[in-house]
Amino acid sequence: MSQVPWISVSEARSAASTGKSVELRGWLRTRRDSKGGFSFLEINDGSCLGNLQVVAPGELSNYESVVKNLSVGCSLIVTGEIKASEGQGQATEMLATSVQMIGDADPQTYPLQKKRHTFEKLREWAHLRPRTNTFGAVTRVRNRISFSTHQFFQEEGFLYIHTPIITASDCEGAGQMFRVTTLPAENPPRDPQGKVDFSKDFFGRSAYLTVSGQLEGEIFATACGKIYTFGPTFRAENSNTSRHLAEFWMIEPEAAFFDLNDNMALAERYVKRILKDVLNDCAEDMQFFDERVEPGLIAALKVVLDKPFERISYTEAISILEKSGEKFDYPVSWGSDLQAEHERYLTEKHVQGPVILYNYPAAIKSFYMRMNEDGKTVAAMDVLVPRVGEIVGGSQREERLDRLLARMKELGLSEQDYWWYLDLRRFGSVPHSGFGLGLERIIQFVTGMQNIRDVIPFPRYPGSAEF
RNA sequence: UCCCCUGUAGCUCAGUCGGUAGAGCAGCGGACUGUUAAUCCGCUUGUCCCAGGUUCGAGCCCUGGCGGGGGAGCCA
Repeated sequence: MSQVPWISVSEARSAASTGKSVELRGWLRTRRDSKGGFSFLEINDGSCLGNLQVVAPGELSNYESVVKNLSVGCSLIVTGEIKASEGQGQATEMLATSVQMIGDADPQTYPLQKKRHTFEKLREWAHLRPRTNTFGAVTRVRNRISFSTHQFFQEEGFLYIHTPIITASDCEGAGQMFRVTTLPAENPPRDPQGKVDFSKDFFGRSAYLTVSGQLEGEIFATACGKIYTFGPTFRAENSNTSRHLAEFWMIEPEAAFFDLNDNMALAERYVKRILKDVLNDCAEDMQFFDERVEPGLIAALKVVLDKPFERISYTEAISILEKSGEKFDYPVSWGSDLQAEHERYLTEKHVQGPVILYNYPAAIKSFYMRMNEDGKTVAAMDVLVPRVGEIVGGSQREERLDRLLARMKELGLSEQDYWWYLDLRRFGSVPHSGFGLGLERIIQFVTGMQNIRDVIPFPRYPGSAEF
């Protein structure tokens, strides 16, 4: 059909495209009619934040019939020559020789207007919000972080492992789980006690959506050395906050022969790699977030990039909080978990940047974390960042069979349920460590977006699974 | 799940002491020799979240429900 190459808006905006005759395909963001009898059309195709300004001359055969009626949101194919722009604000523009409307968008009923919408309203239009500047930018940053994740771990020699989404283990201990069943909700089979008989279910037992790939990750780490997972994770908690989702994406590296220090260093390198790549490769999007979403964002991220992450043991953190002179709503005491206000003090006031807290009291952490020599704390670590809080949670795992069994007994966990997990300690056990990083949380941190529901394409949370 | 706030035009909101609703933006029409949140003039737009109740009369007061936001807990 067309004689000229189809290029992206991103490419067309580069000065290197000047003089080329090309075709662009995208959506109209705004139309301005000039006094001179021609129109400016701004086209976006998702390839970048900015639009390309297309000058549609009045001489076009369909100028009066089509061009003058183009409205926000319609799809277009335009051809013409890329020229240096006569106006301010853009390097290049297209002088169109043809403007073809592909699909219209009735301005009377198209929800998106040429004005700012609140994120709350946009959430109701999740099928249209990728067409806005903010969500386009979030989408590109999310993509860049995903790509960096694979690049980083691959370059570090980690194998990408696909751990199961459906798990039969009901005791992963990381929160409420969604049950997976094919039993009829009305009148399911029941055992003699009248309870639902899940032995008749699809898998012959209860099954759930995964809350973590860690335990399966350990299986591969104790065979292949260094592995990572990157997939969806599900929590059926009734949590309603700006940093929780029922379905989210998590990256979980697990490495044999890594101790807690290796683990903390890995987390720091990984987070910094993400920041570096996003700042370098999503500069225009990041500029947008810096101007419109979180002033000072870029400068703050650059500081994070340049400074080593502060490492503070739980015990030190308690003493810092006690000496802070701050008035906290919740008391600070050794042995109890840190409250959000405590974490906020540490990241936002005390170090003004990321903090790695480590060696937590065993009582407030999971059974699989390695007991320290003091017999009171475990080799756990959390990475906390300003604004968002915890983005990484991890630990060195308990590799000593007797210690692990003792701990499980203490917590009333059944050996049988974990037979294969315990086998890893029976046969060729090694010290090993890993962590989970919440993809959406690091996107929040990097973009400055306040609500986690606005950094995932289709958020799932209690009472909400539209789209 | 708990605490606080909130729900009025397509969007953002105002609405006094209880007397049947208004502004900006958007849209539509017009004007204007390159605009870029274009500008200027004119016009249109309502299940006042839902269900009860009080009252001569409810957008406003009361009760219940639903939705949204902020904070807390759970965590990534």
